[in-house]
Amino acid sequence: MNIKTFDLNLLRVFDAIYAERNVSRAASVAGLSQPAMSNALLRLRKACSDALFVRTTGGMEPTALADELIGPVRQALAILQQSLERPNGFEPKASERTFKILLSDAGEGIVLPRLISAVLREAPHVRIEALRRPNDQYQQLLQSGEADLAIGNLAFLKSGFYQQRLFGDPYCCLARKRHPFIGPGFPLQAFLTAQHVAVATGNADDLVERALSKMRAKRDVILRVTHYHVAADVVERSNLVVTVPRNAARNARGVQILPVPLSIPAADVRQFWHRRAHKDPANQWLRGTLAKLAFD
DNA sequence: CGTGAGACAATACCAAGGGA
DNA sequence: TCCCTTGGTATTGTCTCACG
Repeated sequence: MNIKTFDLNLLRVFDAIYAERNVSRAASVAGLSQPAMSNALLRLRKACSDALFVRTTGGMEPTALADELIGPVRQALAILQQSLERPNGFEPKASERTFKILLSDAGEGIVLPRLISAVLREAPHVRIEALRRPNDQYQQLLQSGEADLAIGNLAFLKSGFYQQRLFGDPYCCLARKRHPFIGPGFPLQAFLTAQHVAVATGNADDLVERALSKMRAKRDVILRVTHYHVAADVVERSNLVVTVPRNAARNARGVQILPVPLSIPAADVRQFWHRRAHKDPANQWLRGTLAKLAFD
């Protein structure tokens, strides 16, 4: 038998005849005329190279091959039926789904603690997996369904994506507590004199560079790292300065949290999802749960 | 035991729909 | 437009069973 050319409707025909032991009744069950059913049986017989059912005084009795096939056929039909009749709703209490969320390290720190406590309350069997990937992979991961959501200040996600603002996150500067020339005032001159750490995955440094170029000013970046918490550690042990979202500095110890002496807008932290997930009830539930969280 | 009626599967033929 | 597939109606073939 060639599965590529096999008419899967014939599985329903097979199941109906097996159950009814009668072609006419099977036809009525399957919503066909008796001759159409008989013709379908003929095609099944050709496909299987077996009579499948033989006429006896007790009705159409299955052959050994038919007895062998009925189990797998019914299993396959049941799986199909279950899949097609999948309820439209998402049941948080019963779901064992794993949600994959793209987050920055700053995002993990602020979002995950709040999200997981809400999830544990409403959906005790749901799992959350935080994914850390380069920005240029976000689009593909959301598109393919490998990630359910992305959270952050992700202006590069545009066509094909929906978004919803979760909270605003103003930027701040970090410098170590016993810094030789940086204290509570932190004027622009001190910012320009200091040596800086830049964080590749965030937007803070782009905004800083743009603000500086408008003023025709420059700063000295001597280190580039990939994560905010690494930058905070570096700052604590050196005289370097870093610009980070306020929430990324929440757990920083041994550093001064200073206002940025430049005019840069606060980070707009949003959740992004691909249009393929827009109507997925599970994804809708997750988005709704995130939207209800208080981030202030 | 032969015969006719009824039930049921199979076949003949036609129409509709979809793909090349 | 043609060809193929599928399902419809009409019909035939086969089997069983009751009855004389």
